[in-house]
Amino acid sequence: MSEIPKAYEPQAVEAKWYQFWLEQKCFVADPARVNARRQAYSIVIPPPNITGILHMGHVLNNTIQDILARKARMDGKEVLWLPGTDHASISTHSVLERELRKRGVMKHRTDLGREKFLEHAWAWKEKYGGIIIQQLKKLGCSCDWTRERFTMDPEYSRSVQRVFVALYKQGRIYRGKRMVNWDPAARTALSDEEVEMLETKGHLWHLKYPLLDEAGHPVPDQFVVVATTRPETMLGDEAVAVNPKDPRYTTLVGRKVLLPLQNRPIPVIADDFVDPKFGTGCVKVTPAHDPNDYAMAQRHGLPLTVVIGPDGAMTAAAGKDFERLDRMQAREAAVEKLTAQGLLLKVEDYVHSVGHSQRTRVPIEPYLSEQWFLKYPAVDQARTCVGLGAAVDKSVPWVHLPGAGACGEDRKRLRLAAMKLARQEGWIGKTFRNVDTGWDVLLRRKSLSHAFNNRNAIVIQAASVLPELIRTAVLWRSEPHRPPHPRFKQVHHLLAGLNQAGEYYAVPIVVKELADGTFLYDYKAKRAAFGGKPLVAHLPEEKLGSQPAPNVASVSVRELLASVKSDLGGAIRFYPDRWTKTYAHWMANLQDWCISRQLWWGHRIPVWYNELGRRALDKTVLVVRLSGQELPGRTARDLRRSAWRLAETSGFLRQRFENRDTGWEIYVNRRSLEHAFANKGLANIKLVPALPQLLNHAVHIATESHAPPIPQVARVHKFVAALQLDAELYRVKFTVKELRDGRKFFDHQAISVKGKETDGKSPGTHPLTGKLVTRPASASCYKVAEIVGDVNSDAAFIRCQIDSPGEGWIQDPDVLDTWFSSWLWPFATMGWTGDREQDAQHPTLKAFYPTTDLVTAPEIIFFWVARMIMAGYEFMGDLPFRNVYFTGIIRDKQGRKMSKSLGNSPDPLDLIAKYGADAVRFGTMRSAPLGQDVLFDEKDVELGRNFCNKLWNACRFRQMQGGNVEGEIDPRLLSSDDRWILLRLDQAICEIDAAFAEYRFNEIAQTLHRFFWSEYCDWYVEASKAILSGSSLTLATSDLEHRANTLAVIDFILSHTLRLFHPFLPFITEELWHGMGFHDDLPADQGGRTIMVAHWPKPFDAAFKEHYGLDAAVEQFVSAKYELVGQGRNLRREANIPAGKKVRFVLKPAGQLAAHEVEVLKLLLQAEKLELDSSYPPRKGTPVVHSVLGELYLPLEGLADLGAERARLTKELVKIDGEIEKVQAKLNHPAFREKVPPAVLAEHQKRLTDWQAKQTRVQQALNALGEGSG
RNA sequence: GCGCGGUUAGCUCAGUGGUAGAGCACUACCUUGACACGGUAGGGGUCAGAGGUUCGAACCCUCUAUCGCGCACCA
Repeated sequence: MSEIPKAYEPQAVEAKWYQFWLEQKCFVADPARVNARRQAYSIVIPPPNITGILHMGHVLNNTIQDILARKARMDGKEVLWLPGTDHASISTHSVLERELRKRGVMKHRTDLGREKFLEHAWAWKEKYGGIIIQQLKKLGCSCDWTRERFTMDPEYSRSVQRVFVALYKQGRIYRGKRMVNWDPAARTALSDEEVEMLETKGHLWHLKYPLLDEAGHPVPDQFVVVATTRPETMLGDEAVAVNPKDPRYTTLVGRKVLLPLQNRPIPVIADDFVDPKFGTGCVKVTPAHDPNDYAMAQRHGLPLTVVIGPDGAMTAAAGKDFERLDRMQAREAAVEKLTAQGLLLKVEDYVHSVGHSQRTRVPIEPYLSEQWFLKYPAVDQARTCVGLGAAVDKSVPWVHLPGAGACGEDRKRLRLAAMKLARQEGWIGKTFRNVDTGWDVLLRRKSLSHAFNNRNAIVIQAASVLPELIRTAVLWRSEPHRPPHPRFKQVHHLLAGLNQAGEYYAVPIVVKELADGTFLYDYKAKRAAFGGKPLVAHLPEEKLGSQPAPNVASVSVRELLASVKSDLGGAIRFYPDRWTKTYAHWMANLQDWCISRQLWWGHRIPVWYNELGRRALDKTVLVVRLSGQELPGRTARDLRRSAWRLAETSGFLRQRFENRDTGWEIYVNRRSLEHAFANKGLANIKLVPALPQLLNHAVHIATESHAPPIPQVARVHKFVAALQLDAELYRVKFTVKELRDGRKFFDHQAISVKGKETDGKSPGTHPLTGKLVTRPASASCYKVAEIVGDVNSDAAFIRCQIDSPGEGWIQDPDVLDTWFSSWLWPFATMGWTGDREQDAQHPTLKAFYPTTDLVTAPEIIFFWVARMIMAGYEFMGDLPFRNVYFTGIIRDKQGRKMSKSLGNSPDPLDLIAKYGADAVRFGTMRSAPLGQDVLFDEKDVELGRNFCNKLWNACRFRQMQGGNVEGEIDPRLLSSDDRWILLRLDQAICEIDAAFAEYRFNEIAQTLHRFFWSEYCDWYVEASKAILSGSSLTLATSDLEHRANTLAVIDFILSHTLRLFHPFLPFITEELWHGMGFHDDLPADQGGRTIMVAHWPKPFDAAFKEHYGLDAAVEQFVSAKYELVGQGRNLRREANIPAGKKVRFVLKPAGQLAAHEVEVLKLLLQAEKLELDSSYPPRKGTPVVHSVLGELYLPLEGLADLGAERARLTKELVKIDGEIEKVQAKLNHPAFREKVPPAVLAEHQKRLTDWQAKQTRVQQALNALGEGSG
């Protein structure tokens, strides 16, 4: 098969196999194939932006995902790797708007209007949005492309909106006027997470504000000096603040200063916020343009003057001189004018952090605007499910255990003794309240006996302090309990510390929460130690004392956990786990999430406003005053009856009243009255006398189409009126039902009026008392807006629902933060409907949710990971993934972040074209250790290419040998080299499995590299040439048998190697798998069709090793052989023998040596001849090396160079002496022999003997050379 | 200010108590029938510094230096 090219050419191979995999539907996940024996494995791609193109970060991230997915398939799992893209509101806006401006289509998006703009956006998305997906295919990603999703797919969008509506209904979403982070370039609000603080060199301007006297005239030469970094904001100043405790300024408080440029008097106020030590201790207060100033303004009732508009330009309020200036120009202008007026005291250089928009890079403007906010759901679950939870910073007291001795070694007897103790003390069946959680934890016989099944006598000793342990244990994690124990709702992990005579134990207590609310416990004690050493060594003296006092010492949970962490994993684990801290920190300091963006591309907020209602808000309603007339009756029923009577006698019933606002005639009938009175609130009854008037004066605020099931009703109209009873003001809401015949019946409800939300946080209850006079004139009027109060709660004006409520309703113009769609990614991509029962039956969700792994960057722990966890718990009732792997950041050789602007990011597609996808994958993975940033170097890819080439040629070599493919291996014919390489393979498989379990991909890559290159190619293949093509090869049957057997071993190794390599190098392994014919005899679904689903190699079991004679002796022998070869080659080099020259070696063997071994040695030594001679008399000065297998001489022709040989031996001797000295020093240490583990001691002794033997031999050789120069 | 990570060969980095490692680069030799995208041999390290724990420390603890990252504050 010599047609195989000499070097691997990836391009054609990659295209061919990717096409093949797609055609054969190898990436398609089928939930129907998932069952008890075939587990599901799932992973959702972190959806790349549609604006993005593939960069090295994607390569790293997606290669890892592909490796995980391919490995899982080979493990026999049903794999779903779900791909897709993210619509990326702000990015898309910025890219698209730039392009449209460049093309001259528009100046600002408002020129186009929303609809036109979105047309452009969709067109752009269709054209460019799929680029990155195509690029991932080039990388070999095995995503199920049939399930590709986009966050703005109709189905996905509906999920986003469904979630919004659900959270809105829970009261978690609210609208509020707040100081938000405003991006003046994109003209939108941003969440706190999207703001990047950048150190900025600026100035601190000290401004002089003239002090005014009582009459409002400036006092000559008296100023208040304030310092600011943003002089342009002074135009919106409303006060100067000082600290109330600052003695310098107490006399100033309450006086006024003149705001320069605006020539407006503003007050001096006192507020604790002011730090007297900073600057002059006086602060200018700009309520509309600084979050802290805004808070102060709220406290002091200051007005808000907006001087900077949403586009970053000054408003009219800034004054004629500044209006329309950009904020930076305004700064210069203000400074200039102040300087001219002599009001600028000084300017200092000042370095401070300024918030910048992550997307547009412009400085953030604090801006007062109305936005939507979300109070995060499922926070508690999200907080406790990851890693160690928040409890790690707590401390637990040491519970002191008196030296209650163990009752012998027998575990059963110990258990009985402990049970007896527990019974005697009356603990069994008793509950103990945990101080940390307040729970009552129940002590049961069964849990006690379970605990004692664990090894460790301390558990039994701890029985005597059980109640205390349970009481003082700290909760550090809760996780949902899974089947098969449906009785258990939740599992909690608690941790306590135990001290017995200076020994410290961590006691993890597992508490199971039952559905009925009881808590049962189980526990196990483990010696608390660090790095194998007792904790006692690490605790400060005062915590211990020689006889520790009970319960005084305490230790942090973190310290205790260090010793038990490995036992107890969180429901979600982070790799590397240090990110759990970052996560916990953020979860502990959650701020409500600003989810609205003033953009068009994205999910429009599913909130509808009633246009008529909004217009009606500006109308005024007459307050109808109700005399204090009481209706007779005490119970609601009595009252209702008398109300009807009154209505009847007053002639209201069946009467029509003309409404002044609409001109309609509204009927009062008995029925509607009855319904109204069924509402709680005496006001309903009391207002009956005022009813005609209310109906006349009510203002129409909303019309909506009526939904079935009352076919006679065509529409529903909402009216509002105001009613005053004594000093209480009521809002009266009328629902007017318009029948199809045109008649209108009413229904009504009165609610006492509360104020609007004022503090921006919780809608408070602020009765409008100030506005009501004690005896108001009956003609007093209020704006509808005022009496309607909190709009959020009033369904008359605002609706939260996915589809339009009907004509007259207009949708909120804002879109949602892109992350508000991304946080649903793990389930919204799988067909989520929001209906629990339906979702539970959905095949995809059922089989693949929760997902197994998530691979992402640590920068988006807050943006994405944490939010996905909360959404998962909230909407699926379960976590979204079990493991999160955080990649490092890819940097360039200089350590700089790769970025477009620096131009230091190589285009991965160029690399793939140049080196092949496998090379890019392997090179990247080899240089990307867990949790560290990656300094990318093209050399890494070159290494990958070289490696592929090596693999290619090794297989090529095998093919050139011919023979049967994958013949039977006969253990009787195995050479020592065969056995050795099988052992090395086993070792490699074990190492790789262990590394996979910990997501240490660079270690896997290194192991693969070492095994294949350094062990298989460098040693085994070379050695096997003795049989395959050695000079002694004859056509004798035995030789041919050996040859076939060697080929069988090679095939065995290669077929395993290809499978081990497949997740990293999918293309070349598939090509070789077929090229070598390894697929031939396999069933289609086990590697017959594709290596993708070939079985993942397993470590050899004992029977296999015994059958093939794989033991430590072989390993030692072959190691010694190769060491001898190394030494022999070194002799050649020292003697300056050219590499290509064949020489004669003589071996004085130490024992029996098979002819085959001699042949191998000869080959590896590049020897013309290797003579075996046990009585070889070397000429004086003949270079020699000594090994376990014997002495190897390199007889030289002509005069031996005695000096060179002496120098060589002396050098070796020095090295040996050094080693001996080191080992001996250790062994001579008196404590060493006593304390060291026996295995280590033996190992050291052997090392010493070996070196000493070597020393003797080298010394002898040196002596044989004689003294002096020769 | 708080927290996290790093400091190991010329470069990039592995290594988590028991003989200091890899790749690249370097030096010398070798185009040998798998592979020059290769082979063989070699040089090169007080594991940032100091102290401590230990029989034993690159590894655990404390401190220092230094670089990087994140959070908070910033008038």
